[in-house]
Amino acid sequence: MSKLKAQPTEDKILEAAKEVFMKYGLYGARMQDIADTAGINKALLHYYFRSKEKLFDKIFEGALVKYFQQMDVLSDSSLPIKQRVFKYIDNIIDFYAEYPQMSMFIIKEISINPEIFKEKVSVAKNKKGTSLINILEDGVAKGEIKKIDTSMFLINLQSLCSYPFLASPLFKHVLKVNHKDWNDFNSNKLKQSVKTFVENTLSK
Amino acid sequence: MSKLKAQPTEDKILEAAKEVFMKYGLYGARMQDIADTAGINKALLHYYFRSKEKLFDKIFEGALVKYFQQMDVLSDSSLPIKQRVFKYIDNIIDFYAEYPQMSMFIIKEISINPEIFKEKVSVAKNKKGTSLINILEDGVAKGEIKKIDTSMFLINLQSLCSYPFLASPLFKHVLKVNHKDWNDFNSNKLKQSVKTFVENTLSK
DNA sequence: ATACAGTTTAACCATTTGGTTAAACACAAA
DNA sequence: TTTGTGTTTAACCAAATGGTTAAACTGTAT
Repeated sequence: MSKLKAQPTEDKILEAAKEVFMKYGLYGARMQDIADTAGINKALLHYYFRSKEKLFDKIFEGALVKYFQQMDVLSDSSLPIKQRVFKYIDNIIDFYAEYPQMSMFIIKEISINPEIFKEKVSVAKNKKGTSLINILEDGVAKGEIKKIDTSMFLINLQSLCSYPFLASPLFKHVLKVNHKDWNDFNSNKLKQSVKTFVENTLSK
Repeated sequence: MSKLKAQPTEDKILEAAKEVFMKYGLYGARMQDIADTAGINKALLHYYFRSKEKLFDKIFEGALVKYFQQMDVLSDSSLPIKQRVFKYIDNIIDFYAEYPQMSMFIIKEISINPEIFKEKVSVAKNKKGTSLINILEDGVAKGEIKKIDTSMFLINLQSLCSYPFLASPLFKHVLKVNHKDWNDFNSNKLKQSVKTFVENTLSK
């Protein structure tokens, strides 16, 4: 039986900061809003993390790490290429289902301040150094998959997996207004359709 | 020969406001930043548009209108379904190439304040009332295209067309770091790959 | 020239915001 | 009980921010 401990202040802050920063970005977020969300005094934010920027850095770094972690599954060289891509799709869609705002948060902040990406990426990037592009070009060279534009394939794949989650506030309205209930949307259906795309694109 | 007139203040403001609001959102944007970008005195912002909110509304409404305008091409009932979708793809990708941040801007603001969507959508939505979903279900019913999940198809299509532009700050780095030059990216290649997807998905 | 309306500006104001501080609190060791 | 250390709080501060104002400027009609 696990001891039921109250959540440490530091964790409450990180959780709240993640929520608020993801929603409003670095400039738009308000320290008081973070404090309120965490249910603590504002001064505690500065007690645990010196400044707004420092706190933001913690959140952003964590987001980048989690983001790049999703690619680790690609390194499993025991599987054929297509299977690895399928696994990657399952992985990344589950990830986005849990953190739907992550992708937009990272993109927004990078577009506002491109420098921080270079700073943080060395910390965050997956250590194994196996990128989807590498894997695919390997597969093409070995004749395991169709000859494709690997960059465009990566863009298409990322698009299909990311956008449905980050645009869900929009789809929710557009689809509800028009027809079906957006709540019907489930990750498995998305996984299936993305895999069909991959199948069509990679198979010889 | 057209008279070369200096750009009216009001237009300079709208242009600058669009740029700043798109980048930082309603809360993150600073009036002084907008004034500086427009190269005018801050008080002029309030002279032409009463408040920050009012100015933001103008920008957001304009964005929504342009966004929904892209769908008008779908109404051209003289063409077969697939051709209309192809035209729509050309349309919307050209649109995103010109306004890469539009999609994210709308999504972000809607997710922060879902109410404004309902308020504005009636003004902005395309008058002809022809949605992609309608067209597709029509096509399925007539047997003109394969029997598909129309909602999922719409999501996939939007994903393929939108995400490459809104994630370009990320791709720029990831792809450059890894391999090819992101500057090689051009809309025509994207259009082609999206059309291939549509072909594979819709053709019987 | 003069009067007038629309436009632009610098100086200003009230509120909000990130950040600080000193005192209060909690709690374990002596 | 006392001492000491880490945590939390209310009150506060300086700077930034959205917004106002009254005066100055610009051009045009009289």
